[in-house]
Amino acid sequence: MAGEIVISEKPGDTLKKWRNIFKLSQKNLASLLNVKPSVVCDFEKGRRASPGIGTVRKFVEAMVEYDKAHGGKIVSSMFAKDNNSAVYDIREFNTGTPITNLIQEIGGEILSGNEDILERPIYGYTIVDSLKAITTFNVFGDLYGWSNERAIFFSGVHYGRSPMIAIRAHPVKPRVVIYVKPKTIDKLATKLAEMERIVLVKTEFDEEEIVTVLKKFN
Amino acid sequence: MAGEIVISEKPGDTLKKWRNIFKLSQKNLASLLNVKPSVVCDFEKGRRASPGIGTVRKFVEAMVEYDKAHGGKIVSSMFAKDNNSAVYDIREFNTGTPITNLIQEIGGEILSGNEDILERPIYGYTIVDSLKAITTFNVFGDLYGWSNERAIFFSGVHYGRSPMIAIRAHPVKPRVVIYVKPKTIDKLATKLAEMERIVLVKTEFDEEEIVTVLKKFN
DNA sequence: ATTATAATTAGTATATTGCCGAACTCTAAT
DNA sequence: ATTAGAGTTCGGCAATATACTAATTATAAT
Repeated sequence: MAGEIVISEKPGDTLKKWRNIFKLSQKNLASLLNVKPSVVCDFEKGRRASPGIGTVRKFVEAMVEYDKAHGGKIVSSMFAKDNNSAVYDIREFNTGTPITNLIQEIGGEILSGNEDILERPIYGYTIVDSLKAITTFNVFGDLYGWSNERAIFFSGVHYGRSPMIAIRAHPVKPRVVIYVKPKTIDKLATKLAEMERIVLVKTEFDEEEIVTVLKKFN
Repeated sequence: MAGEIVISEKPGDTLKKWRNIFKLSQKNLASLLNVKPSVVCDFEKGRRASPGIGTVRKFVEAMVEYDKAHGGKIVSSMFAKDNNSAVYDIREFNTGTPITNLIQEIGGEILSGNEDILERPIYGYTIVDSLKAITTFNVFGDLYGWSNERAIFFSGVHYGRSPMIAIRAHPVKPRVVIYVKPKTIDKLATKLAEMERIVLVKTEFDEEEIVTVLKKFN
């Protein structure tokens, strides 16, 4: 979202596009931003051709916040295919936890990943149902604001190609990818993991067990 | 890259990080940008807390261009496994060409896409070998700078899932996706296309033929 | 210890942003 | 035909970004 705005040669158009997606009038959005509607218009129409990144942030934040306050319909509408989210669990750690510790805790088997990366700390994890995630929305949570210092669990994995391909295409990458009870694992998946220098792990624990054992990390 | 800079609470640090990745000194970068080194420093050190998106773009462009001029080492270093590119052909049109015209020219069959989008103009196309693209490079060319007003041809498609998933994960999307001689087409692919409001097309022309017939567009 | 290169800091001119208010246009609905 | 809501345009003004020069500090390398 934020990135898209910067990149587009007409940031105003992109801004407008997003405002429409969030079903906000210029007036609405303006009031969220505590500015007058004409300001919003000026940006959308390109009178302010090169808004500061602070402004872009404000716009994006305002829309996402607004949506969140109204039940997060937009952000999660497509996210929640069948009314229940693709995200099974999501948590942040307060202190960095070395990757190895996490792997050990979930009885994980390393499929790809150098020794040296394994000691790096991560600061959270997300468990997503791969297919749901893909069919619903911007695969990785908050379109905007993503820490790559985290682990992503994919459940409902068949061959493990699609999740890695999504990661490959995504500009921001996680440190660790964990497949939950995968059927088999495609060679391409491990190859991609190597290329991205991502630690790829598989575990036979199910989502519930994972959440339980990871409780000890803070 | 651009997105990351906007999002980070210290854009200067991120800018610096990328400059280092591209192995440029402030002086070097400054000269690429036709400014004095102190300017670069001011941004990196945060004297300019909220640079305009134009500035961000310039920085990113300069670095990518520079890299490209030097063989694209950085941009492709981790990617280029098999020295030969996944991009079969890439071209820009000078005038916008309606999507329908292009589809007609390549004898394409529309799998997904509303009537109303079909008249929209596009300004170029890229033909990529899907598997190679994924295994060799950031699927969609320049990490940054991507026009969505273009068509992407994917050859070597099996079910058509992976390319659409990559597109889904990517922040910037093309208007048209064309599968070149696909084996079959997964339902998920059309579903994703619909969700992204992308025109999905298949053609039985091969790469060579496509390039030939598209010559007439300018 | 000395030189060279890289990076930072500060002072300053100019351009642009970011915001306002008020007038204006455009639909759509009464 | 009139009203209301949404969107646009624009002059103006303060705050800030963008750029320069010149001086200063760091870092590395002989």
